[in-house]
Amino acid sequence: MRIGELADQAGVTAKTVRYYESIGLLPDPGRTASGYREYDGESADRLRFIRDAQAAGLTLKESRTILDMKAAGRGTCQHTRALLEGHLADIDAQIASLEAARAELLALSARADALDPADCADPNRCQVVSHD
Amino acid sequence: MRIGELADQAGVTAKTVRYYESIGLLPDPGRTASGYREYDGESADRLRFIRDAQAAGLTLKESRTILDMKAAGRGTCQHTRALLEGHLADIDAQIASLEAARAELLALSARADALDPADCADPNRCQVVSHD
DNA sequence: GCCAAGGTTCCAGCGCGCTGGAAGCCTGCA
DNA sequence: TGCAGGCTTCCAGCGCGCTGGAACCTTGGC
Repeated sequence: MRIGELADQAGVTAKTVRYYESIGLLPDPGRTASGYREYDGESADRLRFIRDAQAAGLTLKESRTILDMKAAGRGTCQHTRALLEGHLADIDAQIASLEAARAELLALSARADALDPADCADPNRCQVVSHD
Repeated sequence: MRIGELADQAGVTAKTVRYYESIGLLPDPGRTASGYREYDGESADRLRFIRDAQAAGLTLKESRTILDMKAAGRGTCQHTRALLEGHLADIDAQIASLEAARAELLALSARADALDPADCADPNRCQVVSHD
């Protein structure tokens, strides 16, 4: 598949794919005779993993480290284990933060519900919000 | 309390606090006669909220919008509600991503466990990882 | 053959969230 | 009184993750 299709599948732009390649996050794909990049399903998997990892708060560099490890097929050594465990801990902490933030937003939302909807009639009320 | 103490409490640097003030995220605090910033508990709460929100993936700008709304004490209007709900949806999506990433990391970790620890003897094995 | 759509390289710039450093003032303690 | 350590302002720069644009080439359908 070509770059656009790959990008669409992963929900990124072709620019982003080229950028990932430029920083070594995606391997050089094969090229067609005319110079177009040619991708396979593995690239798509890799790209998907990167997006997941990114959503989890890992940097691209960290994703790369993990992917390299995965590719090597072995990573029992102390520091690679520590890396994984560190990320797991980070992720757990992040989930906790997210849940705290979620609760705060919910509370805010509940408070909004409790107020008199008639307040909305006054246009000045809304101007407090998001006018930057 | 002075800026350093506030910063310590929230786990940020004094630089960051001044930066937040500079972008309007924290209000101008009072000053001592000599020009030092003087903070109260409310500032600490606000700062804590910002860190939580940030951990939840909100930008500083978004945090500010929410804080402004909170300060106004009312925000029943359509678009402010939508904002909150949008963020809740974002947060839920993020939690889902985090959990997916968590599972991937766990799987990787389990795979590492299953391998022969003797492999660690070979220093070349580890060089695959994190040498950028 | 023509032309839009989509590919190529290269280079610059941007938004976010800080961070560092210079130069100088204030506080508190030995 | 001296001095470390914390405060002040201001300005520049940085790392991350793209993004835009110029200039050009390839593909595929009419």
